[in-house]
This record gives sequence, C-alpha cells and structure tokens, in this order.
Amino acid sequence: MLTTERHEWIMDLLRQKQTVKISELVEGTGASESTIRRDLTELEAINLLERIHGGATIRDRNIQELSVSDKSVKNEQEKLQIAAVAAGLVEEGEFIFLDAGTTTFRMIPFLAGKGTVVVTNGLTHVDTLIDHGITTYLTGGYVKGKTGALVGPQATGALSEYRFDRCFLGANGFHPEYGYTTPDPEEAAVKKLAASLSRRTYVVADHSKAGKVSFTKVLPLASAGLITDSLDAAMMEAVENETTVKVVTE
Amino acid sequence: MLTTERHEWIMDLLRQKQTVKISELVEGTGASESTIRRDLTELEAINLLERIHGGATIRDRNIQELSVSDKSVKNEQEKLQIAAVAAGLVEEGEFIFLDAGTTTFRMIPFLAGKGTVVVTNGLTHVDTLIDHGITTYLTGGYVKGKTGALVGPQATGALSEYRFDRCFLGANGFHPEYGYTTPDPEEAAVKKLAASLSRRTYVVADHSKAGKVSFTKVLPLASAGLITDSLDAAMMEAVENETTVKVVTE
DNA sequence: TCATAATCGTTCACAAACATTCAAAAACAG
DNA sequence: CTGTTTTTGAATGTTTGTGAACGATTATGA
Repeated sequence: MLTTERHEWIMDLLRQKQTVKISELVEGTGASESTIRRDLTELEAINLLERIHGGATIRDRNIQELSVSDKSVKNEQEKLQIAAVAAGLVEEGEFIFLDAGTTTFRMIPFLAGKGTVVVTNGLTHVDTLIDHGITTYLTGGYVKGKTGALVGPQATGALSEYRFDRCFLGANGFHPEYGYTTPDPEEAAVKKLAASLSRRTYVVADHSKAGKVSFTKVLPLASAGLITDSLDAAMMEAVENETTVKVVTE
Repeated sequence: MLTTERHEWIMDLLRQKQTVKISELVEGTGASESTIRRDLTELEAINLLERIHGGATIRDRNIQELSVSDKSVKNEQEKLQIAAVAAGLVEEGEFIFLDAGTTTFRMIPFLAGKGTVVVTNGLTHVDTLIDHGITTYLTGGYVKGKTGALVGPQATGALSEYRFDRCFLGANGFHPEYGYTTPDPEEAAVKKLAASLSRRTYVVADHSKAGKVSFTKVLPLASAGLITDSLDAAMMEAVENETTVKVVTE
C-alpha cells in the first residue's frame, strides 16, 4: 500500500502532538474507526509510528525498550510531560546538546520558536528538528545501523569542539549507587563527553528506569539534574539534589 | 513520450497543492479519466510524482523544482546508467566518499554487497545506505534545511581526518574553461576538500550539464574523471583525459 | 477479584479506483 | 490525398479501500 492523503494528515498531527487518540483521528479525518485502525496498522508496518492502546505514538527508530506491556496513551502522555518540563528549562537562544533517544526526541516540538541552537548525535532527530525550524548541527561519526545514533571517535572528536548551555541525555537506568547507565559503551562515551562540555546537564527518564542498572556507567547520580515523574520515597531521597526536577503527574 | 501542455498543467497544480485527486484533474483539464491516468503513469515513470490511490503526490523536496521538460524516461534511464557505471568503478572493500545529491544517490543500490565503506555529507543518503547494508560514516556539520546536506567548518574539519580510495561528486555544470561548478559555495568547499583527500575523483553528471556554468568553481575539468552520457565532439575533446568515462547509450 | 466499559482484530459486502483492451479521432508524413 | 502513427475515450473485468457488525481482548474502578 502507498501513502494516502489521510496518512499524511495522521503523520502531521502525530509530529505535532507526539501522541494521538483514535477518536481524534476519526473526528479529524471523517473516516470510520475501522479505516483509522487500518491506517495505523499500515503506518506501523513501515515504522512510522507505534500503536498503543487507544491510539498511536510517533516512532523514532531508537527503540531499545523491549515491549513493556504498559504502553498506553496515558503512559505516553506522562513521558510527554517530562519532555515538556525538560524543554521548559531551556531559555531563549541557548545552545544545547540533545542526545539520541526517544525521550529527548519528544522534547523537540517544545523547543520550537525559542531560537534554540541544537547539536545532536541522533540522526532521527534531524528531520523533526528541521521541520520545527530549529537550527541544527550534527556530530559526525559512525552510523549505528538500527538506532541511527552517531558514535565513535569521529563523533566525540566533533563534539569536543563545542560548549553547551545545557545538555539533555537519555538513560536506560538510574540507581543510587551505580548512577546513570546505558547499554552501549560507545553511546555512553558520547553522553559522558557531552555532559563534560555543558554548563548544566540533565537526564530525562521516566520512573520505570528507577533502580535499574545497565551495562555502562555514564555519570554519578548527583552530577546531573534528573527529570522524571513520580518516584518512591527511597529513590526520592537518593536522587535529591538541587538540580533534580520531579514532574508531578496528577 | 512527449511532454504535453496538460502535463505542465498537472505538475503546476501538484506543486501548488502537494497532492491532487484524479477527479480534480479530469475537471480541470477537460480530458477523460483514462487520459489523466495515462499522464500520471508517464509522469511517475520519470520520477516527477508518485501515484497514490485516487490521485498523485509529489515525491520529495529535491525533485519538486524540476520541470517536465527537464526530464524524460530516456533521461532517467541514462542517469541510472551513469550511476551504475560510476558504482562499477568501485572495487571490493574500498573506502569512498559520496557527495550529497541525486545522481550520487542513485549509485547506492549498485554499491551493495561490495563491502564498500562510505563517508557522506548527504543526510538523505544515510537511510538508503543502511538499508543496503553499507557501512556508513557521516561527516558532521550544519544541516542545510531543504537539501539535507552537511556543510561548514565542522563538515570540512571532520572530512579532513579521512583518506579515500575514490570520491564521487555531483555538479551543476561542467565547462572547458570554468571546470566543474555548483551553486552553493559551502557545498563547493566540501566537494573540493573531498577531492583533495582521494586517490581518484569522479564527477557524475549527465549531458544536460555540459557547457553550463554555475556560481562556484569546484575543480578544473581535467582534475577529475567525468562520468556522463553522450557528448558533442567539441566537448568530448575538451574533457578528454585518461580518467574520463563516457557512458554509451545505445 | 470481578464486572463493566472501552478498545481491538476480523470478517463481509459494497463502492470507488484501477489496468487493460479496443475502436474512433487526430496528427503526421509522404 | 492516402496510409501510418499517436492520442484519446468508452467499456471491460479486476483490485483495492471502506464502513458496519461481531466476538475477543484489554483497561478501569468497585
């Protein structure tokens, strides 16, 4: 099947809102629910989005998250809230680093119109950044097939020429003792370097990453602001520092 | 196939509206549905549009500005042939630079399975390269919005760390006196540098670029192999050198 | 935990869009 | 003017997109 006008419409809305409900699409397009479902199935098949219960969410190819069954519109909205809070920290005209990864990806729409200048190693971020009119620089480097992340000495070499106002990183786990961790050593190297080049560093990660430990250490917990949603008391205490931001999900 | 007045009319509407329905075209031109279908099939064959159920849509930004008269089925096939010949020069396991641009883009499928390692400054090339299983490095740099080319000191800086077996460049014109030229000075700088880092440099360009001169000079004519299709006698003589390759179209 | 409601995938019948064929009309060349 | 080629539009049967119906699955709140 090939792209129809309706498909474009869906993708446009999705790029704007990150997450859409089926009811919105039915109302917006005037098509039936069956048709919308079919569209979503098709668009998912070509990796443009990911279906979730009640709707769909935009897919950037960095999907390492193994099928956590709790994917739903509500869950995605929480992640969006984290992204919005993170982007809200950025002030007019700042120069920031945006890590490859899904959560940082979701920050992009919230950065539009601020005159932000972005450096990223996330290939999949670029299209969306440009679409939102954001001045964008790419680190070079080896293209990691699946994820579209740029890594290796070329990436770190290019990165080291910059200095950032803020730096936003993703992580696969955070833990009181082991700090922020991520599976891939090469990506960890990029993250670590980016952090060292920034006045302020933030890690964006939802509560499901709390207490998890992944293969490679990126930073100690206290050395970056953590932007996340609800945490249990023990974890709260562990991460408490002046830069930590907690997103309250009502 | 001849380019009719109706074809121009269709493309004009398409450029305006991005997507058109067949019914609109029938009404607008006064031609029958069969005829419109035929037109769309023909225009699709030369890559000016993409057919979708119920109408047609413009494929991608690169091609939008081209007019009907610039293209034909024959022309399209010639370009593919040029790309095939260019890619055929690459030997097993070589390290090459692939310039941003449509003609170099067409080389990608022919490079698959050769163990080629590619460095490119063309953002739009990357997906296709990865899809064909080709090891890919990206120069970093400023992302030029519409074209997706990476340019600027970051791009040239990253590039200068490499050495290539072969380098394939696109050009907007070639001329006995003024050499290979291209409109954008920033892109020209990247091309020039890439050429200087390669054992062998080739320019891929079809005969419609012969005698044309664009804003910025990249290289003198004799300093790179030219891969093109039929040329008139005067031009033939001018470009004659040991690396020039002419694609013979039957 | 269970009951209820919302969301989901599947099937089916119908309509819209499609490629293909063929003959008439128009353009062209000698 | 005559024979040939090209373009066109109608008719054909086929494929594809669509919406409604139904039972299965998944969230949610008591």
